[in-house]
This record gives sequence, C-alpha cells and structure tokens, in this order.
Amino acid sequence: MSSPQPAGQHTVRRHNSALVLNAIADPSGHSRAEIAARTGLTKATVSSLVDRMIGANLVVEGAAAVRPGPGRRGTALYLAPDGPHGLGVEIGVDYLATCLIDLTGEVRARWLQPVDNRSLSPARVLSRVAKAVKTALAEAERMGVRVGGMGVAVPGLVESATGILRVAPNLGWREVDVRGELRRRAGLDDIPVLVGNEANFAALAELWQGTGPRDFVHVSGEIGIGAGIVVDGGLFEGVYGFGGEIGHMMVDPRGPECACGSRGCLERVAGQEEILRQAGVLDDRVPEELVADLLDRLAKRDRKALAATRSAAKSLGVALSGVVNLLDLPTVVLGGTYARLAPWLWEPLRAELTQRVVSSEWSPVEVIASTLGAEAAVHGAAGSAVRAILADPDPYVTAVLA
Amino acid sequence: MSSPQPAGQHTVRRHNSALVLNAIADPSGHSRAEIAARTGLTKATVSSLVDRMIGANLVVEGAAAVRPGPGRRGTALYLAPDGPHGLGVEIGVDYLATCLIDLTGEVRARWLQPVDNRSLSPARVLSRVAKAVKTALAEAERMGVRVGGMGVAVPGLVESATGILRVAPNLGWREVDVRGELRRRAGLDDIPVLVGNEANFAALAELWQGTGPRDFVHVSGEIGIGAGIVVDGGLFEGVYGFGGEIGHMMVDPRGPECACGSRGCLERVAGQEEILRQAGVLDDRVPEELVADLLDRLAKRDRKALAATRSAAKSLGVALSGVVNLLDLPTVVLGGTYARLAPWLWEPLRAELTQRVVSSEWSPVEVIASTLGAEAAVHGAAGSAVRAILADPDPYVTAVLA
DNA sequence: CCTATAAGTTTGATGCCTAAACTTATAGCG
DNA sequence: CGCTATAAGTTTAGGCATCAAACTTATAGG
Repeated sequence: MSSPQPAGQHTVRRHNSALVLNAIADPSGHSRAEIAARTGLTKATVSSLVDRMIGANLVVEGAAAVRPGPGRRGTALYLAPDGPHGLGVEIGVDYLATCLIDLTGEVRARWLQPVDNRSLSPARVLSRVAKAVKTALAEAERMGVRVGGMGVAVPGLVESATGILRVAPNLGWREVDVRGELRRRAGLDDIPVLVGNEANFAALAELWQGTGPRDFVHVSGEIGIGAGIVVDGGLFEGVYGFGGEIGHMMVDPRGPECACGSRGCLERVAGQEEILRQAGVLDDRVPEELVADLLDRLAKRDRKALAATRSAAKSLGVALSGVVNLLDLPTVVLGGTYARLAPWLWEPLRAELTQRVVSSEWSPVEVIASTLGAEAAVHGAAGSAVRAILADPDPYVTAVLA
Repeated sequence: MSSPQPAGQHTVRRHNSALVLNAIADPSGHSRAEIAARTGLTKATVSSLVDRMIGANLVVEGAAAVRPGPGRRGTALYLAPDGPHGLGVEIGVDYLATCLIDLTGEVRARWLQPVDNRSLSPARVLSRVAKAVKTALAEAERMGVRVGGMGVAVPGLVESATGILRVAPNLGWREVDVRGELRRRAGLDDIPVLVGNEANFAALAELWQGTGPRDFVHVSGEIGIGAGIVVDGGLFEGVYGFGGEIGHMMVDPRGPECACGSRGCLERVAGQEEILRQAGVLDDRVPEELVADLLDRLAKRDRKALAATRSAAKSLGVALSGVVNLLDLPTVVLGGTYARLAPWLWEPLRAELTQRVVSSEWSPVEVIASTLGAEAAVHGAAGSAVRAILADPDPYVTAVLA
C-alpha cells in the first residue's frame, strides 16, 4: 500500500488535464469553448492545458466546426491518431496474438500466429513473444508512432504488484516473471509493461468498446471460465490481482469431480468442454471446429445439444446470481464462446438470475452478449496502455515536453 | 453518476486537510513537525491547516511531548474529544439502539431498548426512533458537543442514492423512506443522515476498530446472514448499494427449501436458526438464550451441537471461498453469532477455504473473529458520521468557520 | 460595411504551497 | 549561569495553476 501523497498545484493540473482529455476523447470533436463548458473549467485554463497536450502529440486540431448562427467558429479537437500507441500481446493456449492500437481505440496493426504453447517451455514461448513484440515495435517505428505502453494478456493468475504469473493451469506454467523476461528479451527499457489476466483484459475491452455499461461482470468460457468485474468504469482486481476467479465456484456438491480436487465446480459443470461432451460432439478436432459443430446442432434443434446448453446456462445462472448478489451489478456480459451460445443461454440464464437475485425487483439484471470476438483480450491489453495515458495524461505530457 | 469536477486550489487544501487530519488521528499524538515529516508537506503548510482545524474544533493541542535530546518540544496534536460527534441508530428486529461517538471512535453515550419491531408498523417504529434520536441530541447538547452526522443501520436492502429501505424481510418492511421520515419526525434539517445495511455498518465498525486489515469480508449471522465487503479501507456497496448479499448464495441444489423460493441457500443451511434446529435447541426462548444454550452444549462436546456447527462451517466455507475467489480478499472476519461460535467454526472453515481458494497457495486466507459484540452495527453507523468528517474535513471546517 | 455574437488569448488577481529565513524553546556543557 | 547546538513553529517572498474579465479574432446577417 503506497502512503498517501500531498497535493500541490501540479496535482490540480494533473487532474484537470485528465478531465479535459476525456472530454476531447468524444469522437464528435469539440472546441476549446465547448470543452470549457462541459468540464466547468474556464476557456483560459482549457486553452493552456490543450496547448500542452497538442505539444505532446496527444491532441490535434481538426477543421473548424460548422455551426449555425453568427460568431467565430471553434476549432474541433480530437485525440491524435498518430499519438502514442498501445501494444497488446496475448499468450493464448494455442496461439499468440499482438496488435497496435491508437488513442481512439482503433486497431492499426494486428498479428496472429497459431502455436501450441502447451508443448513449449516458457522460455521458448517468451522468446517467440519477444520476437513478435520486436516486429510490432518495428512496425510502429515504420508508421512513425511512439509506443506508449504495452499490455500482456495471459490465461492465469497474475500478481498485480510484481507482474509475476503465479500459475497458468491450461498452459502448465508456474511462477513466471513475464514482465521481467519480456523487458529483458525485447529491450523495453522505457515502455511501461502491464501483465494481466486474459479475462480481465477482455472485460476491459468490452468496457472501452462503444458506450456500454460501466458496471458489469464479463464471463468468458474457453478452456477455463474467467470473469472480469468492472465497477464504476474500472476493473476490480482484488488486493493481489487475483480477483474474478469464478471457475471453481461450487454449483453442486454432488457434481462431477474437478481437477482442482473439489466437486461440481462451475468450470467442470458449465465449461465449454462439458457442454461439448454432453452434446456428444467432443472428439479430437480443434476447439473451433467443435464449437462450430455445436452451434450447427443447436440451430437444427438437436435434443442433446439443447439440453447440454440449457444445463450449462442454469449452472452459470446459479454462479452469476451469487456474483450479482454480492456485488450488486446491473449487467452480465457473455463473452468468448458464451457470446456465441448466447441465443440458447439467454432464457434459462435470465430465469435463474431473476429468481435468485435479491434486488432484481428494483434493479433487474440485464444479460447481454459481447460483440467483440476472440480478440477481445488482445484489444483490452493494448487498450490498457492507451487508457493509462488517457486516464492520467499529465506525467506523459511532462515527460514528452521535457 | 455525478460528472467529474474540475480541481482548483481549494481541492488541494481539501486533499491536504484530510491527509493532515488522518496523521493527527494517531492516538499517540504528533507535533506539527512530525506531521509535516510523515505527510511530506512543509511545516508551514501543516501549521496553516492545523490552525483552521483547531478553529473548527476538530483538533486540540496537548501537552508538550517529552523527547530526549536538545531542541524545543513540539506540542502534541489530538483529535478533539469535544469535537463533532456521530450519532448512531440501529433499528434491530427486536431492539432499538442508539449511541454517540466522538472523533476518536470512543462511545460517549449509549441507549438500548428492547422492542419487538416486527409487531409494530413502520410509522410507529419510526416515531420511537425519532424519540430516541431526540433524546440523544438532547444529551449531546447537555455535553456541549455538536452532532456532525448520523448513521442509521437497518436489517434490509437500502438504495444508497435515495436512502430508501427497499425491503427488510425480517422486519416485514417494504419501501420505507427512513431518511426522509426521520428528517421530518426528528427535525434534523442540517445534520447529514446516512441510512445503510446493518451488516455493512458492522463491517465498517470492524474496520475502524484498532489496526485490523483494510481488505476483508465480514460475515455476520443473526436472523439472516449478511456480508460486508471492505476493500482498500472502504466499503464496497455496489452500484445501487445492495452489495454484500450472501445469504441466498446457493450451497446445495438439493438442499432444503428456502423462503426465497430456491433450495439450499446459505442462510437456510448455515444460518443461526438451522444450527439451533440441528443441534436440537430450537424452541420458543429468545434467541440470546438459545445461543447461550448452544455454546454451553458445544463446550460440553455435545455430539449433535458439534455436528450442526461443523456442517454450518462447511457450508459457510463453500460460500466464502466463492466470495474470496471472486474478490481476492486476504481475510474473513466472523461477526455476530459466528464470532461467538468461532472456536468451533475455525477448523472446518479454514479447511474449506484452503482447498477451494485458487490463490490460497500465494496468499493464504486468514480467518479471524470479530472482537466487537452485538453493538457493532450501531458503532459502525455512528462511526460513519465521524469518519465522513475525518475523510474530508475541509467542507466541515469551512462551514464552521464561516 | 457595420453590428452582434462567439472563439480563443492575454492580463491581473487570488489562493495554496514551498523554501528559506527567523523566532522561540530546551538540553547539555563548561 | 550563560553559551551553544538543535529542533519546533512562524513569517515572508516567490512560484504556479486557476479564474474573471478585458481584449482580439472570426463569422453571419442585415
């Protein structure tokens, strides 16, 4: 826990810089005068802060806005498309993804390579990752943009203070210092690196996509089941960063045994693998094909597939109603494979939630499907870097101008 | 959601006032120079802020500190014992409690009246409460202290934005505007009133008591089972204020039917009533006597009592491991009746948590029993008022000095 | 071309903080 | 007893970010 810091004038500027930049982030483009009106600052202050941010290449002036009536036209302000970019990396179980994202959240470059990372040692995987990072950095240099930060999504428990990956069951990793290794192997001396759980980054991607809710729990089921909790527009990580573990919440004490040693864990009962097994489509094809097969059978109203999905939805509803009761969240977002299964999950899931959530009478729980595809986590990872700048631009501005 | 506010010099003073006052809150008593050193502010700034707070009667100077070596002695600063007090009210199911608390958290006056509030209409209960509030305010006037705020603990779901009690099952209340009614009936025009859930206030009392953990979940089981979640020294309330509902988390899908319509809810399976029933001590005596009987039997190693308690502990462990996995909390605090049962709950509870919490290998979950008695909730309610001032003293100071 | 209106800049004042000098108070020592 | 070193607390001058208000620039409409 860092001890609280005293405030001075610089604190004021820092706060107001963030306030102004977030007003500018509106893609419709506002003038300095409009920003002043909507932030409550004076035009003079806004001008002064905007000048600094233009100098640091966070903001650009656009064309004069067309506005009816008399008076001078304001110059619209936008986030600089060639401002600092965020680099996202995802170490998946069977692929490696990277992308470059600009301040507006637009993806400017992406890479995807299928690799079976389970069969490789962490050292080999990390050297591949380092190579991918170098490729992305080279591309950023070619584009003439600065990389302001980097996010790395991993399918495991990451200790937020140290960035150490404590365990990634589906990767077979334990105690890997992902941040340190990447710093060393890819030469990232001056770029902030944030390592985090894949489900959490996916939830953040959902948050930053469009104008969705600011409070929700995002569940995604691929190999495991992960949840990302977003409260008041920020990720809830927990004290050590291990928050959002929902996979081993117990749904049935007499349920099937789980690899973790307990019985009836959500992951074991409502995970992708169990749905496929119960639907009778589990064989040695790649997951993607199996899911496609399942969706096909669901569309054809296959009895076993429907029953399997319905049963999973009910278990998911039990676990999620616990989450919602505890955290009082108005929205559940289905991500990953659950997003694709959403049409069949919806009704039983909603029924469970309505019945079990104590406050549903006053604040009904909304269930929505994510519109982001499989790349949600990389986007979230890349986005975390640019969002860090948007949320607190002044240190970046000061560093650039110095 | 309130839109973000611009910062100015007043924001700086406000922030630093809180910083300084929190340093002064250390009961060992520090001089201005020490406060300056530990906050990072200059002596000049600290002097200026302290002068204002002395003027507003939040801080008093004590005797000169005895310190070895040469040099002038500093004057120790303390929270003013006669500064603003907090008024706490608890509307229990079968009692009404009030208390006055000073800035240091010391209880300066307390009242308790047994009343069966279930059998009375909300209007009648509220008029009793208003009377109790008036008594407390009169006592505060007699003591010559100002009442800076008031907290009201109720056993139900309170919407934080409006202060409306949506439902209190064990009281049989629905949609009661407790804040508005009390304001009207007790004439509290200029005193801030905060209405909240009893379990949440109990958790806050635990937080403010001594130097315990800043992140924990506090479970208390009286009639229902309530949880208060404290994260980073603040209560996690959820979007609408309905957070911390743990009583209807499902522990066994084939368990006994619950009044809520589901089966195997934690409250039904591990609540005080079920423990007493399974132990064979449930009759028409008052709850206090029944619990005493149970404790007696446990001390005498009564088989049925031990089995009942153990079974409840396991169920509690299942539910709490879900909570801890989700929120990554390092500590579970047992409150209310569970605190008294703690010696018999510990072992099975810890076993469940260790087995089920995914991150327990890196951050073992600590289980502790609350040292606060049945009055935790009133203390928390009263404390919330003084803590509001301590957390942000400047508006109060400005108002008093104006 | 003049007027009204609005955007954006300049200027002076205000408030809070800092640094450094200054005053006050105390122990240790000859 | 008085001198010196040391530390607490106060005073003063200066910096900095904001604000209010005056000022400059730009545009529509008559």
